[in-house]
Amino acid sequence: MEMHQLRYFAAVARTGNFSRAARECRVAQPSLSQQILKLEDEVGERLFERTQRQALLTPAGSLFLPHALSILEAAERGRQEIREMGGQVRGKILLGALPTIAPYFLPDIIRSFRTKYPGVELIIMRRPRNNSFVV
Amino acid sequence: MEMHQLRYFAAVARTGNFSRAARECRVAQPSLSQQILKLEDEVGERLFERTQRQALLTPAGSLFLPHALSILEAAERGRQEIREMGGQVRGKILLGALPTIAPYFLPDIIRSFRTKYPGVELIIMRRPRNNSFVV
DNA sequence: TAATATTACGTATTACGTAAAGATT
DNA sequence: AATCTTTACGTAATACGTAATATTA
Repeated sequence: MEMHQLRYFAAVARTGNFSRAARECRVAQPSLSQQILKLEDEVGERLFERTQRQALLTPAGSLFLPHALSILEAAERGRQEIREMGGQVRGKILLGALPTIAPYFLPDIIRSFRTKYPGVELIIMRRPRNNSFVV
Repeated sequence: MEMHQLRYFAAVARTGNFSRAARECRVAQPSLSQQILKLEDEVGERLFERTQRQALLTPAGSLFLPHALSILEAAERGRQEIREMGGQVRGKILLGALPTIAPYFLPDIIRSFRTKYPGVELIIMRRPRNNSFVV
């Protein structure tokens, strides 16, 4: 049971159609079909009733769907929470740097750091224990 | 974010040690390490603080852990429910078969079917609309 | 030195896409 | 004929294990 298999499964359940699901998942339709078959093989039951018109959830499929959705949701929320946490890191960092070479590599580093941790106050020092200034 | 990465992540979180986690997951330790690094790369944050003694969850890791666990649990429960459902399919099936050839291929089919669906009553007919008997 | 995690790299697995074949309306 | 799914098969991506390289107690 792999993540992408669950994505494909959910898409087929939602659209009721392998081809449409494949388009939504941006994958070739036979590839999606293979992965659905593989998932069905692993759980030991057919998940869809394939008719010409549409792919309908079997009883096993209906039973499995909420679990698949909760997995996909948990994954998304996990990602989201960590992403949001980026902005919640707070504090101060005192950073010593040699004025002669700092301009060559510090700007890029500082820019990416401040994007990732806007809550952190960066303090760059020309030399230790003296003349600090906030960037 | 792949299923096995979440398994590895949960194992490291539980054992506090990459090597022990790798043994539990029956995978080489460098392979597990790679997958953890890959997961960290995807979510954009370190999930563990690596010290010599142990691997401790970072704030991001602590935030992510419950989601990972809920994913693994949902996967297990999905599998389990489908497995249990096998015994819940009920009904009757009327099956026509030619007595001359049925003995050669029916027994295996019937045996596996009854194992999978013990709640289904199989009725085999010697010839249509007459002399049915329950196997 | 011992115990740990990471990097390097070759191998084996596997998900993919294209093409062809079935199946059904 | 048209629409949809599965099968076949070669290719590309990737997870794996072994070995080597840090890193720190």
